[in-house]
Amino acid sequence: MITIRELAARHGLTLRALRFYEDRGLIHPQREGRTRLYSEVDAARVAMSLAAKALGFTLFEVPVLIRERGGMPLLCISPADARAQLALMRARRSEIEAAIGILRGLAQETQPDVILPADRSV
Amino acid sequence: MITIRELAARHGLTLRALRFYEDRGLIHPQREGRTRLYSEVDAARVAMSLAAKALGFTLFEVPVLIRERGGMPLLCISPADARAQLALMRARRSEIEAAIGILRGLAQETQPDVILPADRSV
DNA sequence: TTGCTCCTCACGTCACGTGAGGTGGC
DNA sequence: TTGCTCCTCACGTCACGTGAGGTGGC
Repeated sequence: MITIRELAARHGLTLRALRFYEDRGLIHPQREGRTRLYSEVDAARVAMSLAAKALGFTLFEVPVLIRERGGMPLLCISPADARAQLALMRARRSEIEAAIGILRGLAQETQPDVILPADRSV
Repeated sequence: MITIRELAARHGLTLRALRFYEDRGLIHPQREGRTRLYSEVDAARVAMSLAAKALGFTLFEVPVLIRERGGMPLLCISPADARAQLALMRARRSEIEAAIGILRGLAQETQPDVILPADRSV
């Protein structure tokens, strides 16, 4: 059993973030009085949640992706889910790449101010 | 002068979005009674806002980027601003590319469920 | 009167940040 | 008593979505 501060430090999170994950139903720490105590199962669920978040899933989607096997939580993503998520992330990437292309041009301008009128709008 | 519905349709926005932009101080439509009426200057400011948004700027940042020249609003981005924004967008892109790399692997798996344990976590 | 468009609150979403004010144990 | 850590509200952020209920002119 570890404290909220230890678990937060382990993942580079704030205490507020861990309490928010609890509100979301991602973790269910024990209580000693009012103080939260986290098990290694809780810690693993946090790790799974952050892994899913890094793949672009919302915290709302995380609970259905986490399954218990042998008492420990595991992140289960079907190939179909992966493909759907991949399409979403590729769409986001292409938006960002369009922006990067324009910004690269603007960054190379020599004028102090670069003007982007309506007919050159994105 | 055009109505809120016409301006929204022109940019593929909702009425709510245009009212929100007004709250943000991006546009200042005239009123005919309570009904909003938008000038071409308002329309251009909306276009500039959307262009800045597409470059990854927040709506909060937009007002300082818009300047009036000859009565018409123009988006002014200095090379220094462009470089700073470029760094931000490249950072976002690399996060997304890491996710895409992992998702591509998961999408190719043949098992029904792919398990991502803690030691392989992102 | 019905139907349409416009309006103003005002709460909900997402993932937390940020005080405000209180509690327990050293 | 001071100082620390933990706690529970509860409002703020960002860019709107989404009703709820009211208004004006055909």
